[in-house]
Amino acid sequence: MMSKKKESIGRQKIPMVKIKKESHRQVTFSKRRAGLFKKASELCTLCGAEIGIIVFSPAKKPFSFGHPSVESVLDRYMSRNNMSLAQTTQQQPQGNPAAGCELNMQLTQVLSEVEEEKKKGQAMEEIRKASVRRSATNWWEKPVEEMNMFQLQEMKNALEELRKTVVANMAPYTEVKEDVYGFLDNKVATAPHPYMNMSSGLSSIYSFANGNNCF
Amino acid sequence: MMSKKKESIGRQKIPMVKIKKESHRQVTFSKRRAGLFKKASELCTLCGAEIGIIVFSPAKKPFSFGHPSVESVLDRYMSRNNMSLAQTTQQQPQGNPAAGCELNMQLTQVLSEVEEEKKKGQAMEEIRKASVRRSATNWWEKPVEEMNMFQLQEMKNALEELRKTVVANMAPYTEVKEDVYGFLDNKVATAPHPYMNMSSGLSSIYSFANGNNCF
DNA sequence: AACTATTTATAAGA
DNA sequence: TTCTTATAAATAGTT
Repeated sequence: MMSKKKESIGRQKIPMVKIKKESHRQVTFSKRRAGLFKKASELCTLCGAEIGIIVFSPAKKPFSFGHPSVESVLDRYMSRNNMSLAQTTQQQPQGNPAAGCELNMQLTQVLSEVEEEKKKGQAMEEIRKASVRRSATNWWEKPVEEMNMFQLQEMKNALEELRKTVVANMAPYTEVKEDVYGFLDNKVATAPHPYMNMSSGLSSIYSFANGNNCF
Repeated sequence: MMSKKKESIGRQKIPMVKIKKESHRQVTFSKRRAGLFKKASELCTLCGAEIGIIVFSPAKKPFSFGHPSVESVLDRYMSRNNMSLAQTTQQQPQGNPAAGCELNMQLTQVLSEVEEEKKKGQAMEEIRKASVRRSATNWWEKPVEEMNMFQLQEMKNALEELRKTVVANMAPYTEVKEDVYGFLDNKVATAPHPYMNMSSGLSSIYSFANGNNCF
């Protein structure tokens, strides 16, 4: 009879959280890093893009991909952003040293808080999943959830406003135009100062930046 | 008889060469760039990796991804390689123009996170709705909820303060001007020094570097 | 921006 | 680590 039994269960969906098992994580890291670099090379080839990627493994080992080279890409990037490492990570030269530092500290704190919030959210989700199969629909919790959402919305609004304030204050420095979504369709590369820009949607603590505009 | 006609020929294999049609190339660039960043974020999440990616579109527009931030990754990378920005780029004038950019980047991140949280909240809402006919007293969930609220409130307060600080601190920089961002624009990087080495197995022009031999 | 049909990436298992 | 296999995910071509 049939002896051709299933030889593999095949790829399984995995939750998007840090893989706990060390060995497993290592394997996944290797595979996915290779996949990432391959995707990058394809993007370079297909579209003529220039890409630089730096990856630090959980063990802090560096890996990189670059076309034409990591250096050329980083160099161009930093030139355009008028950045210097000393500025972003060390102390700033002069002017208003305390200001940036203070802002950073506060932002850092807020970020960590949000981070915590996120973890809680995940925890809740786990709990919920676990409870789904044994009981209830906590209808009475709904209001709580909604308030949660409401708070989040408020927080977002507050941030949006804060952002505008920053934009307004920085405006004098630049003639940047907002082009959040249509980056490729209209204006072009001559953008004097390509700074950061909004990009919601993806994972939290990851910073995304696209085309022109910092503000 | 069903007249279920084929609505799509589906994905087709494409030759790995530069796409000629401009519009087509732009679309592909957008899609694949998004895919690349997503893959990167997943690698960060699953394996706890730190990644920095810089992409220049065919139109030379810069896009970036970073976790925890592009700067931190670049900084670490360059430190390891005995590189300094001063070496590859000019130094910045003075004042702290980048502070605003940095700030904005972080705000962007926070905004993304809030967005993310909202989605999660909505997702949980869906789950709850889906399991309507049960009932239970997850008293143990409540504390979580409450802590959530507390955290959120605190966060909001922190944001309020942050806003004030931002407004107050940004003002002094009002005198910084465009050239701060603009003058370096055209001095693009024809890689002065060939740093890269190692290029394992893959395509020629792409430079890869892995752990041990990245200097 | 959405929608499928396919190709590609990859989680498990060997 | 590398190979295999089945399934998840990305995406080319269309609307």
